[in-house]
Amino acid sequence: MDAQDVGRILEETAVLLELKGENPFKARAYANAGRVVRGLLDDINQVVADGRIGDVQGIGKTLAHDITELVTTGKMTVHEELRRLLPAGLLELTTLSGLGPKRIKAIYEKLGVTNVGELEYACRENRLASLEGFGEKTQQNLLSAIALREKHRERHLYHHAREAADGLVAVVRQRPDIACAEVAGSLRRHCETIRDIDILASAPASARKSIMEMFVSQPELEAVVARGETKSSVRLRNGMNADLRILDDVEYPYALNYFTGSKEHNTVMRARAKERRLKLNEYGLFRLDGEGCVACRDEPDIYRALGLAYIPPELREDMGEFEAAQRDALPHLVERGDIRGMLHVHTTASDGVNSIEELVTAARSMGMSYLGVCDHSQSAAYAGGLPPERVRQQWEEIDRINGKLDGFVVLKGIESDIRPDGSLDYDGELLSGFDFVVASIHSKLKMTEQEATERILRAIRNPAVSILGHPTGRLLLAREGYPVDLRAVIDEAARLGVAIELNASPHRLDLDWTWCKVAKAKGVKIAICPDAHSAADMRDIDIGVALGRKGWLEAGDVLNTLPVSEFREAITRRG
DNA sequence: GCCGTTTTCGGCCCGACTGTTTTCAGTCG
Repeated sequence: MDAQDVGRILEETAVLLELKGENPFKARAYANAGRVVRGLLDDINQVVADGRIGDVQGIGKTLAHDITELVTTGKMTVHEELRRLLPAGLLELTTLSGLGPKRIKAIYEKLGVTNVGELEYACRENRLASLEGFGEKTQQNLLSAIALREKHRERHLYHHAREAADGLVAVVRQRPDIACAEVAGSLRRHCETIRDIDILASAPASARKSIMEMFVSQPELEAVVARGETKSSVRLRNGMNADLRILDDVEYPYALNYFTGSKEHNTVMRARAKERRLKLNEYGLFRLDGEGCVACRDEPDIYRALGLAYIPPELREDMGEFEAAQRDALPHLVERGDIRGMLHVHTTASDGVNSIEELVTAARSMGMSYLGVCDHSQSAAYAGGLPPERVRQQWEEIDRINGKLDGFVVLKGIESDIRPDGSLDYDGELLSGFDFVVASIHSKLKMTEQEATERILRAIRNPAVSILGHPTGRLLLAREGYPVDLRAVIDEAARLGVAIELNASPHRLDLDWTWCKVAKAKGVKIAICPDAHSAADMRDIDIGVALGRKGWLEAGDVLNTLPVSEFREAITRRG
C-alpha cells in the first residue's frame, strides 16, 4: 500500500464522516492527514514501521493508530464502519457541483436518495423543490450538474489512465515470449482524457493463448468483458476498460499505427496510400497493382513509404501534421529534460504540504536548476493566502536558503488572485518585490465571456504580471472553464510579453493543447507548471510536457526551459 | 481528531456567492 492509497482512504473517510454529520473538524483532520500522507518524502510503510507516523504534523494518536492499521492490514476500522453505515452511492454524489455533505445528508434522510440516478429521478419528479432549504433553482442546477457528469461518464483523466496502462503493459512485458508491447490509442496521443486503454503486443501465435490467460486473470480486474486469442477486453477496478491485442511481429507496426489513430489521422494516411496505389490497414501496406506489401519494420518506415517524415503520436490529429511532415517541418518537440525550472509550487506557507527546503531537494533530484515558489496571495483566505507581512517573511527565508545553495536558485514568486475587477490583491510596491507573479482567477467564476476576458486583460496589463495562470479555470470532467476569448488574451499577452501557463495538474491541463499552438504562433511563451501542492505533485510536470508536446511546443516556446539568468531576463523585460 | 497551551479545553480558514429565505445555511475556492 503506497501513500496515494492511504491518502485516498483517509480522504474518503473524511467525506463519509461529513456525510454522517460528524464534527466537521474531525472530518477535516482526516482530510488533512490524507494530504499530509501524500506529501511524505519518506516511504509511508517505512515511516509506519519505524513508529514515526505519529511524529508527523497533523497526525495525532488516533490517526497514527488508524494509519498503522491501514498500512499493516490493508483496512481501517473507522473507514470500514462508515462504509457499512452509509450507502456507497452517497460518495459519488459529492462529485456533483453544488452538492455538499449537508445537502446530501438531507436528501438521503428525507427523500431516501442514495445515488446519482435516484437524485436525478427525484429532481425530475420535482421532489427537491419542495424540500426545506432547497428550491426550484437548486433542482435545476443539480440536473445540469448530473447532465455534465453524464456527458463525461465514460472518460478518465490522463494520469489515471497512464498509471493503469503502464501497469498493464509491465505485466504483459514480463512474458519472455512478448517481442513488443505498448500503449496505443488516445493515451499514446497524449489526450487529456481517455475512454479506453488500448494495448498492443506482438508474440508468436503459439504463445498467445497463455498470454491472454494471464492477462484476464490479473487480480486488479473487476470483470472480463471478452477473451480471445487475438483480443481480450477487461474492466478494471477503477472503471476503465482495457483491450489487449496480440499480433505477429510483421503486422505489429501497422496495427500500432492504426490503433493509435486518431481516426481523422488514419483517414488521411489511407488516402495518401491510395494516391500511391497502395492500401493501408491494420495488417499491412499492400500494393494495389501487382502483389505483396511494402515491408515496414516500424512506424517511421510506414511514414517514409507515404512520403512523410515520422509524425510523433501526440501530433496525429489531422491538425496540420501532414503538411508539416511533407515539408519536413515538423516541430522538434519539447522534452522533459529541457525543463530547467519548476515554477508555481505551493509551500506550507499557504496550502502546500512541504517546506521550501524539501521542495528544493525534490526539484534538484528531478534535474531542475531553479524553483519558483508561488503560494496563494492574501485574498485566497481559504488556502492560507499570504498577507504582506508573511510575504516578507517568506522572502527572508528564501534569501537565507539561497545563501546556502550552490548551483540552484529559489525564486520569489506568488500566485496572485485576480479580483473580479481585474486588479491584483497586493499593491504595486509589494508586487515589484517578487521575482515573478503568476496571476490566476479563483473566485467569482460565473462570468460572461466579455467579463472574463476584460478581467484577464486588465490583470495581464499589470506590469508586475509575468505569467497568466490556468487561463480558463476548467476542471477536466468536472467543471467547464469560464468562457473567455482566448484569442484576445493571447494577442494581448503577445503584445505585452506575458507568458501563459500550461497548468500541468492532470485535473486542469489549462491552457488547452489546441491553444498552445495558437500561442506559439503569436510568439507567446508557455510556462509549463505543476501547480504542485507537494513535492510528489511536481511529477505532474511530465503530464504538462506531454500535453505541451501535443500542442506542438518546442523547447524554445517554453519559458521554463531557459537557464535561470535568461529566465530572469525574460520575465523582467517588461518592467 | 489535532494542536497548543495562560495544559486537558477551545479553536480549528474565511469571504463571497447563491438561493433560499426575509436573515442565513450551504457551497466553493
